[in-house]
Amino acid sequence: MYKIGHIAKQLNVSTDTLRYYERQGLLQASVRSPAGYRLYDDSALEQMRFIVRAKAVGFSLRDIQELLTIKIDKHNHSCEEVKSLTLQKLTQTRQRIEELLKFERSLSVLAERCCGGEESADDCSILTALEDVDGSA
Amino acid sequence: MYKIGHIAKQLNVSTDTLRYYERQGLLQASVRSPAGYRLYDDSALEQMRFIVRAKAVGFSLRDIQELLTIKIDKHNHSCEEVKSLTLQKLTQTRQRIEELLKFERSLSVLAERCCGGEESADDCSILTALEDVDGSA
DNA sequence: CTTGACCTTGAACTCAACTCTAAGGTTTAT
DNA sequence: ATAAACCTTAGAGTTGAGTTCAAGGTCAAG
Repeated sequence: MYKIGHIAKQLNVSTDTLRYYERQGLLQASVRSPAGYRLYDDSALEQMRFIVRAKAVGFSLRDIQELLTIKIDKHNHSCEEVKSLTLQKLTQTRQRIEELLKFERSLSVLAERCCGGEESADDCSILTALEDVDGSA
Repeated sequence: MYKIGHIAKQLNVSTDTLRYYERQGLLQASVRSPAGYRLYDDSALEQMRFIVRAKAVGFSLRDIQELLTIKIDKHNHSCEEVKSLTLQKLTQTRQRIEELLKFERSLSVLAERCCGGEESADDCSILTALEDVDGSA
């Protein structure tokens, strides 16, 4: 049985994060010591690893809650549910990427056109582009 | 002179947003009517357009504050400052895109490998991948 | 027996960019 | 004259994922 600090070090998260996940219903300590310390067993450690990995591929804590619900009772859930969550997250991620790519393109056009010199910003092409109705950037 | 609702409709933002921007120091109403209504002139409208355009290329409100500080006193600021802000935002944007692309790749691998069928999730490849230490996704 | 490293709690705070609420005053149209 | 459509304020709430704080209890080493 491991204390919270041990788990935290193993998985490179803070003890605060572990307590926060507990409040969010993601990971309960297996038992408490007589003094009230959280004690985690190997299966709790494994569950925390699952959470960390799910976060690493972009799932939110809310998504992870759903994944855990399924994982804990796999037999009564379908593969389809899991795939659906994954595809939904994939779609969201792609949408966000698209948005950021638009930002990226605009910003790089703005940056390219700007001399970036020490002279005053009176004729700065970036400011001009943001002022003009003709937003050709 | 325009009332807040007029500006809001013109620029497709809420009146709450305009009041919020005022609190943030981004856009002051030009004057107040006898009844205390905010009244904006064309230059305020132009400034709000600037803010909206800057947001549309990915600048945060904080960034925009800096841009406005420069814009309002161009003569005492250099082109370099503006370009620096832009490049910094570009770098941030690219980093975030990289991160999301990693998510995207992981998620699409997970989704591809999963049958997504109606059968139970007992052997779901997505769950298995997130459980296994061998995170080959 | 005390020092330092650990652990406990609840509650408040952070960031960003709004959004909403309550309780009221003003303007415009009919 | 009255209803609809505006406008005002201060302040609280939202989302997500934590972090920080205060005040205290516990455990191992020297």
